[in-house]
Amino acid sequence: MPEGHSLHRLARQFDDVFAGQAVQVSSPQGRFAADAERISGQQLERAWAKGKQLFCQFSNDLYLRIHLGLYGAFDFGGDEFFRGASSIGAPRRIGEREVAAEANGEYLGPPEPVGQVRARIVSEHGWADLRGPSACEVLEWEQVQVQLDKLGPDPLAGAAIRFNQSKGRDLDADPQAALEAGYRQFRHNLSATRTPIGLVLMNQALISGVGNIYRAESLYRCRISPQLPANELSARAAKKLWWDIVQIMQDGVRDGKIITTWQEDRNEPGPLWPDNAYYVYQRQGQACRRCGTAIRLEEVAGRKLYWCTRCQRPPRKRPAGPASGR
DNA sequence: TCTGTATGTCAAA
DNA sequence: TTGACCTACAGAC
Repeated sequence: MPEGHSLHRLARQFDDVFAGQAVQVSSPQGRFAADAERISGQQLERAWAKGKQLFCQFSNDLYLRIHLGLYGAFDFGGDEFFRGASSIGAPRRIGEREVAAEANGEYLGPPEPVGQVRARIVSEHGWADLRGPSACEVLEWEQVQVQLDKLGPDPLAGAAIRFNQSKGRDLDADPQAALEAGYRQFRHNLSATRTPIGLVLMNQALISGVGNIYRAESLYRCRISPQLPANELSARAAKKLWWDIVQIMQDGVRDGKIITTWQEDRNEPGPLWPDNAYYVYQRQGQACRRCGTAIRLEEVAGRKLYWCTRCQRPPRKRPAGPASGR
């Protein structure tokens, strides 16, 4: 179950292994068959992500839009050329988890589809299988724009652009400028609503790519109560929050997993991930790494919200009533 | 073999 | 606010 970092990795992987190649697109399961025909045989021009969505442009000016939802995942395989092209470490799977490619063996083309393969993309050198997406469809550019416009600023905008520039593609944007613009938009979105910040971070129209883990962890790291109305965040807190999210999500793109703890707080036995990766996510009842208070869990709007009631105490209410006035 | 759970989102009530 | 949906896997029987 991917948050934005997985989709940006996926976009990189697609750009690495398929961009500039003619691809055969099919739907072994059948549910994507009609759309697959519209792009099959075309060249995949480029791939990019915004928030939790992946877009691929094809040479006939049609676009593939994919949202992995809760369960979606890609499997990859291919020959040496294909694996060597990957800049993210030749994963077999991107989605909820990634598995290193098996070392040797001659590439004999894609395997018989196993299970419910919604979409299969095959190039000369390799293949990708998609299972369980909540969205997989072919769109015209105008429809792509509608989808993009629904999404708030993406804390990974800069990372994606930086990557593309490193490949020498002529994307015009300056990554730092994209992130600065994203920050201004985020701050503006916060100031426009009294909705608790914990809910705002899950609203893809206000900030895109953040999911349940990054929500919980970023609020903890910034010591912000999830219940605090968004428009009551100080300018300083909003700034800190945005740039912290940028930081931990860029780390996620680099590492392929979410690790939000600072070195000095990794105090549990066991491996860094997952045992020492989080401050609050799935740590309900356990002691806060910093203050020892039991981590709290509550279901809010159908999602599990984790936080430390001590480290993330809401700010002291200003004294109310006429007597307290200026 | 069965059940519960998961990093998500939408539509219906 | 609830249920539906898409799929795979861990853990309980």
